[in-house]
Amino acid sequence: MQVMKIEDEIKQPTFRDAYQKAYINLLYTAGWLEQRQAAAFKPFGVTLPQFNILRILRGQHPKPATVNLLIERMLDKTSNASRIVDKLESKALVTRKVCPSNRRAVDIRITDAGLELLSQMDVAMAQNPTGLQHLSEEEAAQLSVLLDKIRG
Amino acid sequence: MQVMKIEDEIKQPTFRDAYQKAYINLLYTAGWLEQRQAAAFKPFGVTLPQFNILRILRGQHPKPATVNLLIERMLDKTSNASRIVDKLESKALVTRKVCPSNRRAVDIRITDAGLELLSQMDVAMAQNPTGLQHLSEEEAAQLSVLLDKIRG
DNA sequence: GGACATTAAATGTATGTACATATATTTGCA
DNA sequence: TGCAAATATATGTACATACATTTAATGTCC
Repeated sequence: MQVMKIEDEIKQPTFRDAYQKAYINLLYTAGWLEQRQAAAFKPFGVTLPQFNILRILRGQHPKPATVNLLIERMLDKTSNASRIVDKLESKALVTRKVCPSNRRAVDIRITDAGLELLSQMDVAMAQNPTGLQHLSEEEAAQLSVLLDKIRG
Repeated sequence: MQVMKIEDEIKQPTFRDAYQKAYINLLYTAGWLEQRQAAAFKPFGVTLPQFNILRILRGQHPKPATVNLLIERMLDKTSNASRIVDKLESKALVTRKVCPSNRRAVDIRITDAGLELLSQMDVAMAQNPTGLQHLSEEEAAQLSVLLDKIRG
């Protein structure tokens, strides 16, 4: 399907100003990207947040991670890492064990099955462009600068 | 709180390339903006999707809207307009009535209470900048161009 | 040592998203 | 007419977010 301009996507013919247009465009485009990524993940039976946690765990491997560490590294700090780990544990992609040195904490580790799944997903994702490839390297860098400014 | 660069926000010191950095930055910034907006809405007892639907209904007022029309104009097409309207109805911000000319459809209208709430929120939002004001008008326009390219 | 705060994680509840399915109404066509 | 397809909305289920509360373990300070 041909991608449409933002005006057409949400049937809003005009915007108040360039700021409003950029704002709506930003939220819309982020949702568009997330939806595409979720679709790419679906055959593998994991959701985007689950995938993100698996990647953090692979980064730590073979060291364990705690829930706290997961939250620190997640894009969305307020999401519920505990329950996402629940789902991964029920699929045997991670293990959960009380940390011996601090029994309040929980050592979470990615399993061999989890590592295997991630490596399959790496291949699939390399073949499934994000949309960013439509930008030049300079444009991508420029985009990051603008985004940093928004939050700054 | 001082806003951090994306590298610090998610404790990832380096990115593979400008594309990966822009991608993560885009998703992160959109979440950041949504969270701020949700926080601004909280005192008014409505969520962001509820607010968006109220605004569409105000745009139609005094004509009714159907669920279909709401979905057409929403940023997120796959969200469940029916249930969001449920919540608004239970707060007496909208009314729902079977459409006389097509009894499959439902006429949804914003109530006086809904209009009043929106006008209060307009004032609050005017005082609560989105973050986009950190950009110049040219930068905002440039951002839209880059975002359109991503989806194109 | 013991009361109290702090920390780490889990749980509860309301809301929303994503997607499949169900229900009711209308349309179209043999 | 009558029956299948299309349309409009609602409902069911799994998952996630947002935020408050709970539970358990550890620190701290007197």
